[in-house]
Amino acid sequence: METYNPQEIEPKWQKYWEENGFYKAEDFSLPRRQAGRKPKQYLLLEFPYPSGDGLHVGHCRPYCALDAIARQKRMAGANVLFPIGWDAFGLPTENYAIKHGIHPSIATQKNIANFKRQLKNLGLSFDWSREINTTDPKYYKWTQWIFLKLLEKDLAYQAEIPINWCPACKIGLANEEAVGGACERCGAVVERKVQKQWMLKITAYADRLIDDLEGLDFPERVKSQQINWIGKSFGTEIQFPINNLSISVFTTRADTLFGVTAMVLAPEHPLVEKIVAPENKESVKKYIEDAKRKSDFEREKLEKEKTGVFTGSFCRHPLTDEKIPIWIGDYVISAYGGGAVMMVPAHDQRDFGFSKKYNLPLKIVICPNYPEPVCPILDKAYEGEGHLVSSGKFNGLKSAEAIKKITKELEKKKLGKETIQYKLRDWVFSRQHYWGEPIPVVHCPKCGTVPVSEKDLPVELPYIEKYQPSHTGESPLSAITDWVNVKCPTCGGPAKRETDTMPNWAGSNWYFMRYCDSNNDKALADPKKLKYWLPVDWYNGGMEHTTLHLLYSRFIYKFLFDIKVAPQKEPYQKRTSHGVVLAGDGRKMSKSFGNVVNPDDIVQKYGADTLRVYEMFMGPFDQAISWNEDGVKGVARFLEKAWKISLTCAGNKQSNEDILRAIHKLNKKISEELGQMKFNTIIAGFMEFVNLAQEKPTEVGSDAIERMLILLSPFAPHMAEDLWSRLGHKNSIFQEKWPEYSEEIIKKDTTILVIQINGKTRDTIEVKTGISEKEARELTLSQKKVKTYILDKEIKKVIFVPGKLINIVV
RNA sequence: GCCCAAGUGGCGGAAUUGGUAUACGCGCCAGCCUUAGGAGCUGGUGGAGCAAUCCUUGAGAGUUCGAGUCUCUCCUUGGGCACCA
Repeated sequence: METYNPQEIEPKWQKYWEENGFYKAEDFSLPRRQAGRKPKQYLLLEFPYPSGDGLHVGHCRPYCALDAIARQKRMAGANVLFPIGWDAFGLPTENYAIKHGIHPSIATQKNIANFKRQLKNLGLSFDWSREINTTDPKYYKWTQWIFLKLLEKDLAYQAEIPINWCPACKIGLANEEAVGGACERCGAVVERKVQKQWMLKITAYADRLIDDLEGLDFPERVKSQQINWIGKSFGTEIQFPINNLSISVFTTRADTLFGVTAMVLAPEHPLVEKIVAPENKESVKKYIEDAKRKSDFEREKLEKEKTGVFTGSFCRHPLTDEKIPIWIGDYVISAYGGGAVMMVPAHDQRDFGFSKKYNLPLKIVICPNYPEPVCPILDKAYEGEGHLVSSGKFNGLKSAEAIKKITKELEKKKLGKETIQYKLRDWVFSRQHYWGEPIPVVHCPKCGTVPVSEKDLPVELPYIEKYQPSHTGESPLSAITDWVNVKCPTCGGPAKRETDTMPNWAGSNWYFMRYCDSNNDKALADPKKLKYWLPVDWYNGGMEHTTLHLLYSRFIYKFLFDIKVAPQKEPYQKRTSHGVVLAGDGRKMSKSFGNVVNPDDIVQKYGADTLRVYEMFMGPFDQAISWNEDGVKGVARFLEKAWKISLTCAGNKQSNEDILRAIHKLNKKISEELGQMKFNTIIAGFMEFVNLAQEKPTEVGSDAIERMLILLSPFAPHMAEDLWSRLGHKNSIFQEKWPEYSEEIIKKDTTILVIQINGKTRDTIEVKTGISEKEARELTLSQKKVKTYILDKEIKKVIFVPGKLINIVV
């Protein structure tokens, strides 16, 4: 018997599949209503970032999983689109290029070639004819086009906002490069530097991004994380007058309005300058300067100790006209709720701490045990709801009702209104780096900011030698004068190009649309093709993208829907998430820990099929799990056994009843569980079948073996294909139809009946399937073992679950 | 603090959704084979006990004829958000 030699058979079949174009998705399948038209199925995985490190076995898990699903769906008759491409702009490549002295464009090519080789070694069934690359000008032309459309609809704008600035390296850092408030390169403390940035108005879509989640097949945790991130809260906006001005605050607890003892403004609040009393100017100035110097990190660290400074000024309570002191505190976020807070120390823990520190008064207005007039002595704020006290004509009302009535009263006085606040911020969409899509805009001294005209797209990223970040905070592109200096598209006068580039999320916003028509040079994609393929039926990706890429691309898709480019309002019908593969030591796989497992090594040692099956078997797909090479060996043993048993039994005629039943049960299991991504139990099912077949090989016929191979082919495609041909088949196993199972065969004419006494299992008996309760009862009571348990006790009740168990209560 | 998951053998994990807890794999033990094995094969393997039997799904209560699964309280771990007013 030929031994199982994956190193020999795998390249052979990979070549065969590719040459025969088995994975090509057909646009439109057949015309509508024509017989044989296949249903479309768009399966998508997050396209990889081709880093210099190459793929590790963690990347492979979702690839193997979706590949198995793609293969199965094709066999079940679907027209499957399973594409792949490269998300190649961005910092990691830029840093890699700087470190190794290789131009980013060269590094990208090199890395892509390496990734491609690695992926092809796994025998994944991607449609390579649709491959895309976000750094290809033919691709990013349309990324820039989308930007122009956003600009046209006022959803892109410029604003002065703080960025992370490393004073030592003199460069702006992305948030992920400044984790913990320290520069990733040199460790210096990161400062905030205000700079003009391009922003996208994602907040305009906040409600739709929440509401349209309904009806999508996303995991609950994904939905709730997005909803949380958007952070919608209903409340009241209240004006506190000060002379002819007013301070606007947002609160969700208007019922505590009579408990306000102070007003606290964020240090950046625009009114600060106007209202500080002369005698407090010095102390306020010092406080604000200190606050500015504090990094976000320090601000977080000081979470417990809130600080502030009195401005010396007072505003008026909107309903009582009382004088209310105005403070400044850096715990107030300037970007949320108007950058001002009404302080209610009795009913908010933060305010409680603040007023205790500065000896401010405290006024109880919510009583949890009304009508008991006595409220407990406070050692902390009471944040719950209750009945109002000391609140004038609102006394005795419950919180919820009081919020309504107080808001109404404020509305009457034009000092407040119902409002909604979001935590979601607009999206900072520019980077001062080289390796990204140029923002297609020109700055003209006469005409202002002018968009590049569509016919001049793409604005190509110039090939430059010095792509290191500049020390001025500007993009390195700003030094390329012959690229920067252009004629204004409007007036023809001298103007300058925008030198900022887009973040690496830009290309991934819409890449799944490009797969529908990846070579189109007239449009982002042919609308008919978009309509045929979209939405994506199934999108698998990492949880870490839930509030980034997944949210961003939903926003962009909705925008494209609004301008009639995208055919629906949501891009992804179903979302699943894979768990991370950790290294054997339980830590994240990382070059710096030296614990990365390279799939090349596993493929070389055990074969791609072993790697694929192990990836599926190692544990529940959506959970994090550690790599364990002993487990890989176990899978290798299993495939070896499956190989042997297939060749041993291939010449046998018909399987006996037990074997036939077992293979149909396995067939059923896979058909049911594949869609639920229960890969680990599916592989366990194969192992059980092979173990059973090994016990009685003479009873296993070629019918069962062939069925097993077809079932196995999505998971171990090379081995299944090879054995299929060894069994004498001239066609590819992937041209076979996905087999139907028969409930008739699965059903047995006897079943095991569990006997319980008082709910405890005491015995099992084999009985005819469909036995009546009366028969079962008689049979049970005649069992010797049962008799010893019952003895002379009285039988109170008998519970009979047909086909399962009988329970005798004594 | 808030939100979301999850706690089952020595380990990764199964359990048809309320019906034989520990499938499958790893590891371990014994035996066989081998010059040898970090190879292969066979058998065993939750705990206690000589045994019959008893105990066992983070802890405790509850519902039920019957609970890993449902309800409540608590504990622990992981993930996300976090001074969001």
